[in-house]
Amino acid sequence: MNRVRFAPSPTGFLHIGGARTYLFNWLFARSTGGRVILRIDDTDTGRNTEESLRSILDGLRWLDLPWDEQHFQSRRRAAHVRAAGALVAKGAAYRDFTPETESPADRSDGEPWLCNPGMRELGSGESDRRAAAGEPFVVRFRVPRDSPKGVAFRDLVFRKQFRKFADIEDFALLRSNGLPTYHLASSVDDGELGITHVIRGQDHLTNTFKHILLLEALGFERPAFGHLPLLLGPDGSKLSKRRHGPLASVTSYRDMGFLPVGFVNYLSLLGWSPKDNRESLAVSELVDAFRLEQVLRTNALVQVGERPGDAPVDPKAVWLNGQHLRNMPVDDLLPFAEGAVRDAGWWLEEYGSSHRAWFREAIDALRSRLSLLTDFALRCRAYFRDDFGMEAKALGNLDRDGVRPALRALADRIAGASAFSDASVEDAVRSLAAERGMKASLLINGARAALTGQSVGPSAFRVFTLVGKARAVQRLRAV
RNA sequence: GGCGCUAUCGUCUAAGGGUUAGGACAGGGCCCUCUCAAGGCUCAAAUCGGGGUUCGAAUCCCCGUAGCGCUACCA
Repeated sequence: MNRVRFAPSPTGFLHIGGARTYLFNWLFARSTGGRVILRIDDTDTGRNTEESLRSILDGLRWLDLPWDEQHFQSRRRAAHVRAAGALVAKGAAYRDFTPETESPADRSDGEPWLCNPGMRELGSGESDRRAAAGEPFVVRFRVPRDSPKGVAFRDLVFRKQFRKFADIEDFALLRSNGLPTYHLASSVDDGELGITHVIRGQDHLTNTFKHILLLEALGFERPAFGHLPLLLGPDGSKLSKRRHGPLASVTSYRDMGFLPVGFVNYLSLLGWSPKDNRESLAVSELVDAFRLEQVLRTNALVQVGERPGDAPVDPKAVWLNGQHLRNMPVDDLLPFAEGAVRDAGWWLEEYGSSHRAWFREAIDALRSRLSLLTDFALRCRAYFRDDFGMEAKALGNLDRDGVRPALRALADRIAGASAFSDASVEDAVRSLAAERGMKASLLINGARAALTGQSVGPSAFRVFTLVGKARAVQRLRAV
């Protein structure tokens, strides 16, 4: 069975590039019947924070793509140190006593740094003696650089890869403080956790040669590797919080009102496509269509809407979210809509009980012109509250000749009628308009303005029944 | 500097030897219509440059150029 892992380090918030890596791992696992392992790579004790761990977990949970196992790398430290010791014992790694201050290899000109002179060749006797004497050292992997050969592998995305041993430096396994480096910890864990497919960002493509060397020296079977193209900001530089702010953070998409499925759909289309022109896809459709081999090799730019009033994100992401918001089964949307209405402070307990049918109907009617969950709070106040303002354009509709008196007359008719439905309201409005020699649209738009304070919204007749008879009559009389 | 990866409309992408180079977002226009959306139709918009190979190249090869990655006792 395939086993994939997502291995974030808790040194910052969950990045959308990380979220996409997680998504592609998840899709690969789900489409091949594999398991998803979440491994928190917290070996850099100096930079780890509790807050960023929480942010990563929050973000991942929000995506609603559950993982099957969870591990903390820091708790596996003993295994990492043991592995380094074993490599030293068999000569595959060696101690490097070069002081840290002398290490910065000057690479700005001339030859690339490969190893510190003399340290590879230190006899084990001298090495053991200096270590026993307490001299600090780092453990490095001994790359077989005397061989003219190299490491080759077939990347699932980037195809054939090859690197000469002579171009791989003797990378560190253990730091002088005794803690494992990323390369060591990650490879030991990938091996011991039985990871079969390592799917990660392209920034690790050249690290893979080191990992293969390590994995094989450790006696593990080599997993398959697949590297994903990177996500770049609108300016073409690697997406980062510093440069791109909320655009790069998963939780800001959540806070902006994205549905998990809308956001996931957007991410899925960055560097991959189903090849059949479909864009709006449910998670199950993504699982069916996903093929790791058809992931692109080109980096993708994440756009930002530039027009004033736009959400500060890729307009396509907003559009895609709107597709899901409008087209998903209403009942699936309801929990999210409830959240949005609660956030706006308009939630009443009866929406969950006696008025549940009404709530469902209102959300269904309202959602067709919304794109983000936060649009409920922005544009639907009059459906939930009586204290709404009157927009200028709506006021203009009320101020047209004869509209206010006609609306007050309409209030009486509706109050006096026994029927109250979209159709009966439409009859009342149209016949009143005809009697008064007015264009029906004048009355219709006036009624919408009176009932909602807005010039835009659902069909005016629908608005009546959503607002309810008593409130509708009251709002019409108040004009 | 060294090693490597990549290159189609503004953006996300389809087409891996033969297509009027397709779709989507964003932009323009039209239709629908009680408004705004949605939806439908439509316009504008691309194969980085130069050499090859071939009857034929966006597609294969080479050279440039550009972008990105790696080159840490960070992950």
